[in-house]
Amino acid sequence: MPPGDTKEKILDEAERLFADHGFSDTSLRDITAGAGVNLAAVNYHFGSKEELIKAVFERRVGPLNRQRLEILDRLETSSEPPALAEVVDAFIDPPLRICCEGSPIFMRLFGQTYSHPDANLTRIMVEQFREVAFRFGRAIHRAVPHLDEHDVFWRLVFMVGSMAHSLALTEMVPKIAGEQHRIESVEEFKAHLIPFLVAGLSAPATPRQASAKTTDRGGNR
Amino acid sequence: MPPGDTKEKILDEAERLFADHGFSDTSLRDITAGAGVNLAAVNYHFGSKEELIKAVFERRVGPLNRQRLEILDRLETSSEPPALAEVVDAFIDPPLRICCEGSPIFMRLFGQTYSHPDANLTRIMVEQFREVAFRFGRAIHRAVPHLDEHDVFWRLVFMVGSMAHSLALTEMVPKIAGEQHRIESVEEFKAHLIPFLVAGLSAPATPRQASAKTTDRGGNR
DNA sequence: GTACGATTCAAACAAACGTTTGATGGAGGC
DNA sequence: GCCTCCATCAAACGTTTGTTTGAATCGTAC
Repeated sequence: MPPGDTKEKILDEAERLFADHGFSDTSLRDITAGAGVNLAAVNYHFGSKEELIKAVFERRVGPLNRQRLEILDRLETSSEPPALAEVVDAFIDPPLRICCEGSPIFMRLFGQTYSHPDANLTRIMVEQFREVAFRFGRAIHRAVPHLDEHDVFWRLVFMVGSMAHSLALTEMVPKIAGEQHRIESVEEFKAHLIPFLVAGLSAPATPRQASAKTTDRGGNR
Repeated sequence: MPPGDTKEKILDEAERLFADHGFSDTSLRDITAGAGVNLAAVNYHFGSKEELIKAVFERRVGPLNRQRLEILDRLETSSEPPALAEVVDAFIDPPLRICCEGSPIFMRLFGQTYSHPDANLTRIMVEQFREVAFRFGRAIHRAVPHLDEHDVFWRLVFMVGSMAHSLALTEMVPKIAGEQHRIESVEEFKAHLIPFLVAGLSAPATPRQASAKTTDRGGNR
């Protein structure tokens, strides 16, 4: 057996099972049995289950964000400022390709990470995304200068949400909505998502008075 | 102790802990200890942990979707067809009020449900949302008639994603992005979200050649 | 061939889990 | 009084969990 092979097999199987069943509902026995390795191999190679979770996470999110930033770099050196659609594409293309062409369960793994209580994992996640959020926030702001920073921040959140949610659902769609809504390729996905995001991001700015605090004209309660 | 009190206390504490730690990382001992009731009370009142999860879920999602449909009913009897912004508001206002005024962790509970492997819970969730998805899909289609059904479906998914994701994050935002982006009221939230969604939903239709990949379902209309 | 560090293995560990049990307490009908 | 139904309780059940252990095995340099 080649060296390093056991670690990779564990990571692969763990990623699959974590995405399908969640971190806590996946036992090390499930993982090691599926990977065809010994139970103790996880603690030998990774130290603990929590460290394995981090390793599974970092193996994907690091290259993903690096790729996003590379594309954005190229964009910003060739045209200044880049068009909004290009910035959006730079943001959503890398994860879309991972999901549609590589591991379709990748985004469900993210969903698990969000709801995971471990503070360490949350911290890692925030750190991993800090630069991406900053760089893309600035790029979007330049492409849509009529917004203020507050607007840009929240629209970035909205964009992440619609992308992550729809990616996490793509696998389930045929089951819950029928075959006619299945999406087959990255290009088809982008053809739907990009017009939505570009239009949403470049919508008129938030009305000023609503930005102010405690506007309680809801009349509820 | 008033009758029915124990059940409510269990549901309240379970909702809180489920949202914070996930279903599997919350033990019945945590729940019953936090609620101040006996461990066996859960199995006595609900039958099993899985049934408790369903009960926690259904207590919220039933009234929520009923409220959405009531608002949409009123809209469709007063003006035909309702404006897009009104339809969007009818969809996002009920969950926003629950999150901002009632239990802020409500949306994280949804996130947990998505990633839960149990097929029964998924089925319940799909059934609970079927009518809402159908009715709101039709209302949006009438307000934005230049889209086809395929477009409407996916934009509905995008809308749900941006709403759910941003709501699930609102609590964390001050920690990861600083106080300046905190949102205080439902109206402030809507002032950001509605313009984004209305613009995104009414964006130009998906280009034909990208949409008609494998299924050519009558591209003209 | 021998020695040695790195890896794999079967076995066992204590802890935590969901669930079940049988006893206990109290309220209402007869 | 007595009985019944419903709810609560402490205790225990059998599993499953992550982790540890110590021996066995592999690859490689001497």
